[in-house]
Amino acid sequence: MSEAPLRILLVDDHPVVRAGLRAVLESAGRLRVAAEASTAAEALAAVDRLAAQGEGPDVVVMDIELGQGPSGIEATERLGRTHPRLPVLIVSTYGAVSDVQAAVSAGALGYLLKDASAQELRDAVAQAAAGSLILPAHLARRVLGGGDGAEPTLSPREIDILEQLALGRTNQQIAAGLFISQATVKTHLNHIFGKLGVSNRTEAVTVARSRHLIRG
Amino acid sequence: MSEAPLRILLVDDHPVVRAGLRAVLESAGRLRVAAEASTAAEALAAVDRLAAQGEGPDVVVMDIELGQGPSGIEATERLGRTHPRLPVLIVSTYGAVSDVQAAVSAGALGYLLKDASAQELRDAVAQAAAGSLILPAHLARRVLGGGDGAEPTLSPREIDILEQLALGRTNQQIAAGLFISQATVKTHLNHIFGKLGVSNRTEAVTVARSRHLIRG
DNA sequence: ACCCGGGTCAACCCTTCGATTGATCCCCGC
DNA sequence: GCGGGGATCAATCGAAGGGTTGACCCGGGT
Repeated sequence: MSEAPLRILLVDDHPVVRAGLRAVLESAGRLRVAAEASTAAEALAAVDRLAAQGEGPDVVVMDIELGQGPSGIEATERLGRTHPRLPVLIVSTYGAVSDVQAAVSAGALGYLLKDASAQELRDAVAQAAAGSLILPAHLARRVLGGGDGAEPTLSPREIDILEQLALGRTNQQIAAGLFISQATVKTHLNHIFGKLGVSNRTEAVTVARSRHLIRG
Repeated sequence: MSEAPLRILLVDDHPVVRAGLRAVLESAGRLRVAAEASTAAEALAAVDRLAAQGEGPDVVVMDIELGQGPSGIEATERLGRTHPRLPVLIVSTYGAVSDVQAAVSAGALGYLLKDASAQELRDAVAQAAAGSLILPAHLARRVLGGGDGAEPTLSPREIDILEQLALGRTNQQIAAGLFISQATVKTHLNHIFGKLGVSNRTEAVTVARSRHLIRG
């Protein structure tokens, strides 16, 4: 391996998190944070600026959430158009399957949770720099649906029901709100219970929320 | 001038964020992170441990979100019971009015957003150590301005019930789990519904979660 | 042509929930 | 020592939830 440290562009809207990422990444010496950005626009500008100096970053470490503006996913997509070979590592608080899929299809070379250890983070950056796709085992299993990982697939209609459920609506209210009968609501509910492996509406909401099937 | 540095207990479930907070807080010299914790239980234990060594923390900096276990709000409440005068500073990604109110009624001495600058963060800790309530102006205006104010206070027992509720337990199961009768569970439930302004258990869980009264 | 899955609906029956009222006990603060 | 709030329990009753079975329509794929 080369001795020159890898140049990293850090993108996160929280100064505190940037400081943390910088501390963790630089603590081993092989990595160097060449620049920081707090928005998607800043990130794009920083990459161009560094590249113009002949010091284009080797890896971009990007928070999936960038506050008000474009998300990390969007930023990744745009980066991919101008710098197709620049590896982007997405870091996120949540491991929702949909988020991981969105990240990967936006061109990210990896997806890490913020509760990853310092070592995992550094390794992931090194791997991304080498062009490998990085997905922690637990995420990979869920995303790829391997074996008994068996992520249940809820139909769009079932999601509708679930969202109403989370608001504490009764079957009657849900039926009225969606212009269907209570009988239909009950049927959907039973399907949902079966898919989520629960036995009542309250638990269904909790499970659905924990899997980010509904917002909240 | 060279007083002993303030001892800080850092509570956050993300190693990266802890590293960031530590870096920011210690960068000015007057503050020292005496211990870190990643869960509510660890936080309580850490405070007791430090106190037993005669080095009880001067300020606790606590993330409002602590992953799967009890939230920072809950941890703050519990800390308040055993260490009433220990200042707790809540840090959060979001500035929802309900979150701020929940934090303050849980006994927190301050509420900061994670996008605060390093200087703001350090100042806030110093102020909290001095016993002052810390609320950034923009948050303070929103909280004090628009208010129904009246945050309901749930009793510890009611929180117990609520947590069982969130797991989808039936009244019977809750009763068995807490060694009380269903009648008592129902009574608590009715009190909870009244305080939260809801009319069923599912909605109660949703509202409780949104106010960080329970984990999630 | 056939089947299958999603969405719709109905009838039946049993369980659970939620509201209400009223009661006892204990602890804490005034 | 009195009041109040928290925690405990009981009995009752109507409303809602949940399990089961069976049915129809539609669109897409074999």
